[in-house]
Amino acid sequence: MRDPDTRLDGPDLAALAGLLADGTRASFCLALLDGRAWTATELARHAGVAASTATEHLNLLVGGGLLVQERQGRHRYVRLADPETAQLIETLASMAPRRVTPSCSLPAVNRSRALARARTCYDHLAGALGVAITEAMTDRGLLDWEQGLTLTGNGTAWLAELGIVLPPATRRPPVRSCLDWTERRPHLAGTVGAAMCRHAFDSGWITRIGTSRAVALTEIGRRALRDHLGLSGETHTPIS
Amino acid sequence: MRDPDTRLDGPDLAALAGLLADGTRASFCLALLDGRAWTATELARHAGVAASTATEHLNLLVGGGLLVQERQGRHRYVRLADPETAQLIETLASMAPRRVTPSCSLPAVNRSRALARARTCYDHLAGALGVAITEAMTDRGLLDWEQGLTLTGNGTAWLAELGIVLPPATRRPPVRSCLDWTERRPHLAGTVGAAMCRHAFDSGWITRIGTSRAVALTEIGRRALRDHLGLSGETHTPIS
DNA sequence: AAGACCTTTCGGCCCCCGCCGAAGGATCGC
DNA sequence: GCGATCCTTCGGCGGGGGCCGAAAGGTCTT
Repeated sequence: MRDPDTRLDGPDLAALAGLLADGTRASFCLALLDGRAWTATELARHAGVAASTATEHLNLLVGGGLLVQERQGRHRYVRLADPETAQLIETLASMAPRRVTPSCSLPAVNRSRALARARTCYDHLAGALGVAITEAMTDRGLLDWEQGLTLTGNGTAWLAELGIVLPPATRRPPVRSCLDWTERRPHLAGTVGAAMCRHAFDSGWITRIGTSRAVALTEIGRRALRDHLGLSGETHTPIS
Repeated sequence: MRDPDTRLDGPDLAALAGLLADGTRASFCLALLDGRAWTATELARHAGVAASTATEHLNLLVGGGLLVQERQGRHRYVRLADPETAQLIETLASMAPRRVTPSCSLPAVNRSRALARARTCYDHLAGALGVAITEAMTDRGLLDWEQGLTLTGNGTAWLAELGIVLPPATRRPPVRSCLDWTERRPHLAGTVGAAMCRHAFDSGWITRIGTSRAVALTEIGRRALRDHLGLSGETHTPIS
C-alpha cells in the first residue's frame, strides 16, 4: 500500500528546501541573485546577523551545493552555484506571498525606484528596462511567444548584427522567460539574455549604481536602444 | 548600505520554502504529484505518520496555498493548487541530492520498475514511456529543441489528426520540458503534454495500475504509438 | 613586528516545531 | 439510532536549529 519512492525522496526534497527555509539564508540567496560574489561580512551586514552566524549559514549553503565559494586571502567570496540554482530561487521568490513593503523612508524609496527601473537578475537584465527590451524585441519579431518563448531567425540575425555571438548549445535554454518581480511581466533570461546583458555592460550601455544590483542606462545605451530597438526615452524610465 | 528589498523578502521566501522543508510534508507533495486528490488518511499512511499529524501538515500546506482542499462528507480531499506548484515541486525534486534507494524487497522492486516504465507526472506522462514519446515526436519533427522547446507546424497538425484540441493560450506554456527523475532525460509537459495524457487515458491507450501513479500501456495503446509515432514495442518497455 | 581586519570555533541559551495518543466532533452505512 | 470511519483539537514530550559573544586563527598593511 505504501509507495516507497515518494516516501523515501521526501527527506531529500525537504533537505534542499530546508536550506532556503530560513529567513537569513533566504536573504543571502536573494542578495546573491545579482550574480556577483559577496564576502561573508557583506552578507552578514546585509541580513543583520553576526559574522559567526553568517559563517554557519554559508557552510550549510555551500555544503548543500547552492553556493560555491572562493577564498582570496582573508576574504571568503560566495556566489550562486549555477543558473539552475538562480532560477530556483527566482521561482520561489515569485511564488512567495508578497506582503506590503513597509519601507517608506526617503532613501529606501529611492533605492526601490532605482531597482524597479533597471537591475540585474542573476546574469540578465530585469526591471522596467528588462521588460521594455523584451517587449520591444517581441514587437520587432525577434522573439516569438506562440509556442513557448523562442528566438526567431530575425532575432538571430539581429544579435549577430550587434556582434553578440551565442555560446554553443548546452543544457541551459537559449531563451527563457523570467517573471519580473516588480513589473509582474516576463523579461528575457537564458543564454541569450545573459549574452545581451554582458554586451550592454561591455558596450557602456549600462553601468552599476554603486555596489547594488541596480543599473543606470547611459546616454550611449539610450541611443543604442533607440537605434536598434526603436525604444523611445520614455519607455524605459517609467516610475510607478 | 543595506538593501531593504532582498532583506525584507527573505522571510517570505523562507516561509514558502519552509512548507517543503519537512520530510513528511515533502512526502505529501511528492505523492500529490500524480495530479490526483488524496484523502488525509491516505497521505498519513503513505508517509507513515499519525492522522493527527497529517491534519496539522495539511493545514499548513493549504494555508500556504500549495494545496487546495475539497470536503466531501467525512473525507478531506487535497490536491496540488495549480500546475505552477507542481512544477516547483518537480524542480526541487530534480535538484535534490539523490541517495541510493535502499529498498530491495521484491514487491518494492516491482513497484519501482512499474513507475520507471510509465507513470503520470502531475498531469502528463513520465517514465520511459513519456521519454520515448517525447523523443519520437522530436525525431518526426513534431517538436523542435533548437531555440527552446517548441511545437512545430507538423506537430500542430499531428495533434489535430489525433483529435486533440489545444486549449486557448493561458499563462501556462503549451509545451515545456520536464526533467524525468528516473530517465534523467526530458519529457513533454505543458498544456500539450497534459492534453496528450488525457487523450491517452480517454482512448484506452493506458490505464492506471491499481491506485498508484504507475500506468500500463494497453495493446490498443501499443498499436496507436506504433501507427502514429513509429514506436516499436521494445522502445517503451525497457527495464534498466 | 604590531595592529587591523576577516573569518572561524565553541559553548550556551532559547524558541520553534514535529510527533504522538487520547478524547471529542462529524458523517456515513446499516 | 448505533457502531464504524474519518477527521480534528489539545496537552505534552523531545529534538533540532538559529542566535549571540568571546576567543582564537589567518591574512594583509604599515
